Amino acid sequence: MQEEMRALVDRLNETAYQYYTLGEPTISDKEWDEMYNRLIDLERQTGTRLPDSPTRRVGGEVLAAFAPHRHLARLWSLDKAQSEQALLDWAGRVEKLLAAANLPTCPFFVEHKFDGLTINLTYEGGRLVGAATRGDGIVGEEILAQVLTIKSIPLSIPFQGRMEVHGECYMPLSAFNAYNRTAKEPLKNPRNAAAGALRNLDPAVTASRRLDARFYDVGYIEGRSFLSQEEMLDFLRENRLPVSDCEQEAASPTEALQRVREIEQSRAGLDYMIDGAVIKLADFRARDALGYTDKFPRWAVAYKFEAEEVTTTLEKVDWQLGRTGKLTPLAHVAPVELAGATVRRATLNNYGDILRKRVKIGAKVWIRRSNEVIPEIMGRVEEYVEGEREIEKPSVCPACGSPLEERGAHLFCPNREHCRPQLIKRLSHFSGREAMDIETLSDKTLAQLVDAELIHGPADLYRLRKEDLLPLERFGEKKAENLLSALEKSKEIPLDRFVFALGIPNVGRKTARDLAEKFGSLEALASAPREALLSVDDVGEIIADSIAEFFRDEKNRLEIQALYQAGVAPHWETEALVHEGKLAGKSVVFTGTLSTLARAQAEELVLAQGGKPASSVSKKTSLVVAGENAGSKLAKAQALGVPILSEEEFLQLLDS
DNA sequence: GATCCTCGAGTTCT
DNA sequence: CTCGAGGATC
Repeated sequence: MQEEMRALVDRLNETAYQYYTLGEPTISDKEWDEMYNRLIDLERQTGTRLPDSPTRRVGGEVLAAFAPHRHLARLWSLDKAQSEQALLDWAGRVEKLLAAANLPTCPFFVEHKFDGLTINLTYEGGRLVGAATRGDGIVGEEILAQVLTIKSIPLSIPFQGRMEVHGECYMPLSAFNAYNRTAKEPLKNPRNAAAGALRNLDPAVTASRRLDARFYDVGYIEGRSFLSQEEMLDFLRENRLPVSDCEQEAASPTEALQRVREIEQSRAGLDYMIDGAVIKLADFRARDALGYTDKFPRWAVAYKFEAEEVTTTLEKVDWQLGRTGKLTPLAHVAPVELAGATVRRATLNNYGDILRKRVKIGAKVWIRRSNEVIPEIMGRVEEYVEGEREIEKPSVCPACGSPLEERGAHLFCPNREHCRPQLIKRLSHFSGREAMDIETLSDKTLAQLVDAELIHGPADLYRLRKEDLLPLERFGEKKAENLLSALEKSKEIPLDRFVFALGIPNVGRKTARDLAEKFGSLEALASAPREALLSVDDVGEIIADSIAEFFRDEKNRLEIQALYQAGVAPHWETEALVHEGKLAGKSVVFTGTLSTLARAQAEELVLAQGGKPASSVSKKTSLVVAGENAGSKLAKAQALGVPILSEEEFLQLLDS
């Protein structure tokens, strides 16, 4: 029985290493469960448990307190460089010190500075026997039970001596987002989430946060030494410890700076938060020569990026209308610098979100720019601020006064016809680039036209005459002519764009295209029987009903009629679908900013080669093309092992 | 019935 | 880009 247990433990640990550290699943979940359950059985029967059994990873009893842990080697903190110049100054000092010690210049190592918590693992006789927080660098707190829940940390390793390794523990952003999607009490940010998880006395709570860790240093080791950072990292890898795969060598200070800039660029595409980069000397003899001040090593420095997350005060909340009549709360905050921009506003999504995050006017709130672009309120700071007040839920439309309707977590203004902001948004959708593509017609101009009572619906646009426009503010001869010719140009319109422009609920670009392909004319679509609608890809009962209802509505029929009378002429030539080509049967996702192609052009190219442009990444995605500043889709592609091409490589592929 | 995939809708700042 | 939700698939 002991033998079987040993074999099961080894097999399970090996599988976990393949999966969590190398990212290569080797067996099915079912097989894993069977082996795991068998192991639990055996442990119960024998009343014993091997020291490296994976069953130890499940948080057992709740602890009463954390025991102090004295580190074998001190955990140093790093000196900071606040600017690029400060970084170069540091490198200059290092080179001088090396020269003074008669040592040659030595390359640097540049790596991510994880925004998490430092942890220290102790191995003895090849077993994980301790794990501790950093504490003051000399004494920390013992958190082995919590650390055991981190699946990428090996319970046993080949090296048999006594050793301590240092690394950073963090909550992956994917885990953070998944947790907050369902949690009653959302976590404010990944760092606090990881800190709270590790310092929770109940390991089951820690387990639920799905933490991960990366290791970068051997603090103490018996009977072994290293000559370089690379050698040490190789040693860590051989011992199955997860190592960040971002370390890069840089031959000179300017090259190191270049690496740092690249890391800052790549920040949005990572599944974890980093707050900077660490630059250290690669050679250990050089490190020894430089030594330590009383606080920091002289041979390493941390370059801090600008904060990605800040707190500010919530000043007031406005409710904004979308084209469907949906009301969304928009928070006005005291202006703060965040990731290179001054943020004054941030979305709060919906009323349910306000309640869930417990934000109030006057309270301090956490803000981040989720994709480096759109500011989002994550949650509030716990401390109560004098004079906080509730955010009121409106009962009537702030623009037109109509009583609001509640559907799920969302509020709607039912006044489709005469609610000003709603009408403007609807017209804006109608004339937008993906729809009728009426050039030069901005939202501002639309607002002017609506306010002058020149238009009450899309068809009115085509009745505009020059003499209507000229009296308007900031409308000259030229501008009026441009608008009228843009309107004229838009009358010849592919059917799919026209269908999209109508704004049928639940019908977007892709569905509009599929509908055009299937029915070929608006008349056919408008009178389509239910079964015909249902036979279209990705159209189920809800969307079919939504389409049927749209065309049943008298107002919509009149509007369409008016558009036809005004000369709008949708047409459709069935595009011969390409079934061959270099991308036949492949789905391709674009992310980030492409430098030579517009997104639409790139998608055309994919279609022309028999491929399918798609919007989100999954296991079924054949190819991801990543441009500048690619974000989470790139990270997801990496996680799923989907092939990734640069724009250049993509073009080469099509060329070949 | 659960899970995965994909689409639609709404989002800020310069 | 993110989120929620509809549709497809097992």
